[in-house]
Amino acid sequence: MEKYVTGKRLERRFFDNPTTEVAKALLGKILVCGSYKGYITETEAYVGEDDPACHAARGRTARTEIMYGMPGYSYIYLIYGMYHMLNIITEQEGFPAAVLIRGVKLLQPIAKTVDGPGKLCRELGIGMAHHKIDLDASPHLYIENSVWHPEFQATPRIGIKVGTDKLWRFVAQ
DNA sequence: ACCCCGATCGTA
DNA sequence: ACGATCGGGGTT
Repeated sequence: MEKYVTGKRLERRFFDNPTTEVAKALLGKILVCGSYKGYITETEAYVGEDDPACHAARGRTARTEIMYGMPGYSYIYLIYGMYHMLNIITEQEGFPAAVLIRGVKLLQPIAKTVDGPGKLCRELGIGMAHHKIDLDASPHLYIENSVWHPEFQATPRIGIKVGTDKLWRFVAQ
């Protein structure tokens, strides 16, 4: 992947890459949401219609349409009736894929570790109002580059019943 | 209009 | 290990 200037917003081209590569590259980058800032420490990749765990595994529907759209957009959905999940669309338009942000090391406004995609959204106040936001343009929600390139380990994805053979969860060490 | 289940979390 | 919890996606 290309080199990017530290502290600068990651542009659309960053997300227009193979999803597992984007998921790995997002580790150590800074998630900015309003006044909240934190290093991304855990991600998962959901890759195309052939990935049984991907929401697009059963093709285009009203819900999955966003996954077929332009990379760099947020994809928020509600799960278990109470938790929101923050995803970022990846790869070229027409190919449904996204990265789930599962953990951050919060820097502002307070320093604390936030593990778990549901807790992350709760902590940062992320809800459906944050759905379909262009991270390449929004002043409220975007990713910033950083100099931290953490080592990471790859594991199966959490909380799914299919596609557990893929090591598509990435955790910064 | 209805049914079913989930990319979780907290407690045990 | 397991139950809470419930909105909404997918189908009828």
